[in-house]
Amino acid sequence: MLKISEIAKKTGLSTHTLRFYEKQGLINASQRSEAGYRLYGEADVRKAEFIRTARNIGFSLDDIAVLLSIRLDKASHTCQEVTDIARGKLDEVYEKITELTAMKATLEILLASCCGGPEDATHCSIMEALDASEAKQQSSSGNTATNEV
Amino acid sequence: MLKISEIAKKTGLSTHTLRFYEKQGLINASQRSEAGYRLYGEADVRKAEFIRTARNIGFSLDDIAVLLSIRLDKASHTCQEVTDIARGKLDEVYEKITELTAMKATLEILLASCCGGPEDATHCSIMEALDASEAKQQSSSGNTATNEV
DNA sequence: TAAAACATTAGAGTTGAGTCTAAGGTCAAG
DNA sequence: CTTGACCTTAGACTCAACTCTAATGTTTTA
Repeated sequence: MLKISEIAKKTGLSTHTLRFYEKQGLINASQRSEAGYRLYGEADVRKAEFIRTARNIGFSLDDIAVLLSIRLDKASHTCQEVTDIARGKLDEVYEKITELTAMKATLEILLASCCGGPEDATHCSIMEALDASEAKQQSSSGNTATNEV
Repeated sequence: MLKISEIAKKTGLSTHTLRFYEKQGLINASQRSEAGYRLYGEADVRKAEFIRTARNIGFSLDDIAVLLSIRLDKASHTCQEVTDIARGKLDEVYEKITELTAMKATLEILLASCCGGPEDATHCSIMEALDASEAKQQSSSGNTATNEV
């Protein structure tokens, strides 16, 4: 059985994070020592690694909680439940990429329009663009990021 | 002179947000009524619109504070100061897009590998991939998002 | 046996950008 | 002269995922 710092080293999750995940109901030490120390077995290590893998892919802790409950009893869950989670995440990712791509385009246009030199900013085209009002919708959740300059 | 709800309507910023921006030192009403009501003039409106435009592009409030200080006295600031801010933001955006693109690729591979049907998840290839450990680095700040499945 | 290195807990703090609340003051309309 | 729509403030709350602290107990090592 591993102590918390041992499983931490093995899985790359910090001891803080492991205790935090326990509070969130994701993972428990399967035993405690007489003194109350958490003791983790092989199955716990695999579970922690599952969590880390899912987290690294980008799943939220809420998603991971659902994935773990499926993992616990695969026979009574379907592939569709699993793909629903993945597809939900993928949709989020698409949306964020769209937003960021709009920001990127805007910033590149702004940067291309300005000399960027030691000249004073009196006629800086970036400042002018920002002052031109006409601010397009963007950021704050789920709109088609159409932001021109 | 406009009351706060009037400039709010005009600029698309909420009254809460305007007061919050005031606390952050971004914008002040240029006058107060006898009763202490904020009163905004034309210059305030233009400043609020500048802020909204910059925010919509994706600049942080800290960036905006700097941009506003440049705007206040363009003659004693350079184009380079302005492009430094834009380039900094653009770098952030690039980094986030890279991360998200890695997530996207991983999720697409996972989704392609799984039937997604009503079959039970006993042999679900997504669950298998998550259980395969081998978790690649990703997310948490600034690493080359190489995440395979 | 004493110090260093671990472990425990509850709970507070961090980040960024708001969002909301409570408790009150002001103003225009009917 | 009251109702409702506005305005004020300080300060708490939200989200996500940690991260850290303090105060204390345990184990290991020199």
